[in-house]
Amino acid sequence: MGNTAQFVILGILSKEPMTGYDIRKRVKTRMDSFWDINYGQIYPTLRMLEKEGKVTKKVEIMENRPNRKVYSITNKGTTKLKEWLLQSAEPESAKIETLLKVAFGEHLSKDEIIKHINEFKARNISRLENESKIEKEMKEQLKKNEKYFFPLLTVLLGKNLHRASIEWADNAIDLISEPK
Amino acid sequence: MGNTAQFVILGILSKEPMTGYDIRKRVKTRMDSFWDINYGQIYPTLRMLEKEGKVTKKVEIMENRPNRKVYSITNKGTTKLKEWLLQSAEPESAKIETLLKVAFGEHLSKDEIIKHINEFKARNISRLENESKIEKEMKEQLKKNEKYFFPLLTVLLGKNLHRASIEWADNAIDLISEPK
DNA sequence: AATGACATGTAAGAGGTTACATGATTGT
DNA sequence: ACAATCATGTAACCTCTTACATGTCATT
Repeated sequence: MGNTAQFVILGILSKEPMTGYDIRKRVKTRMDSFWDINYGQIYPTLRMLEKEGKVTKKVEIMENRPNRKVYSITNKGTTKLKEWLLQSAEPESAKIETLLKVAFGEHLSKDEIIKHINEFKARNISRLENESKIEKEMKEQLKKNEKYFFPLLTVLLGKNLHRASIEWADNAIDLISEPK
Repeated sequence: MGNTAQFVILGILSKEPMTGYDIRKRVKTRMDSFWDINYGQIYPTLRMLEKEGKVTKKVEIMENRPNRKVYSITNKGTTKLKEWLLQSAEPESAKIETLLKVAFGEHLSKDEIIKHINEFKARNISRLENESKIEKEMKEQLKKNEKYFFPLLTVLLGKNLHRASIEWADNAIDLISEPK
């Protein structure tokens, strides 16, 4: 089933009403390691969802900037969201360009390959640090409010994956550097 | 820089001449955990690469089935491939629908969430098994031929990632099952 | 008798990215 | 003084997937 973007939006709105701008931020801070969505998808999808009666909007008049449009999920939207949540998930997919460059590494020097792997490692370290920060915040809030339980679970997989990537990077650099 | 598909194809052809059908198989068996490409991209891209002089084709006449078109990389193609290999890789991206469903887990029962996680785990186990098999084969061949070194490295990251996912799944199921 | 491997390809559509346009307010 | 944040949106483009079309041969 296609058009997953709409369900991401409905899922986020099911927690609290938000603007398109806020939805993007929420995905970036909480789902960065397993999903992406950008304004070019968000704004048209919100309009579509409104037309279909799955969300409603309230306009807050702003001066000197675009009016805020705060979207809320409707009962119909919640029903559709639940239907989707019950279906089996699509298999995971990833794009790791670094591995393409490593796979064709015979055309590069050792140093060039190691440079790619180090850049890969740096991205993973920065994502891991970020998620550790978010994990801490969520654990703090979890004491007061149960609703952080599931988002916290997803952060844990992100951390696992980034840790595994960093370990691989160190290992790979060792193997490449080894005199043979 | 877009159109990565062309560089995947050039990279694969830089090892040995192949048909479009073979290229797809090669990606599926060796790059499944970090890249995907399908016929709808492969055949048109091969034609484009030929027009641009980056690959050449030899037609083997077949009876009762489509002629085999075996593509080889040219010097120009190799030059373009190397140019691309020297550029920094794009950041990694992933789509993990299971985590979306977990993130919105408050709309599901414990059992429904655990079902999603178990399906996720099963996929990861099957991929891990597959990669372990390929790893063994490659290690065997590596004794005779160095060219397996880089492909082997990429399989190792795949294994790390799948192992990390399986560990997360077990852990997550424990956390969800826990009486609280 | 049915499935899977071999082998090509196209057309339509869905999904996703990028660049552009606008511009005040807040923080460093 | 500069960058980031807030806040919307569109149009063009590129990428990618899916369904269709064709048919043999080998294996189970």
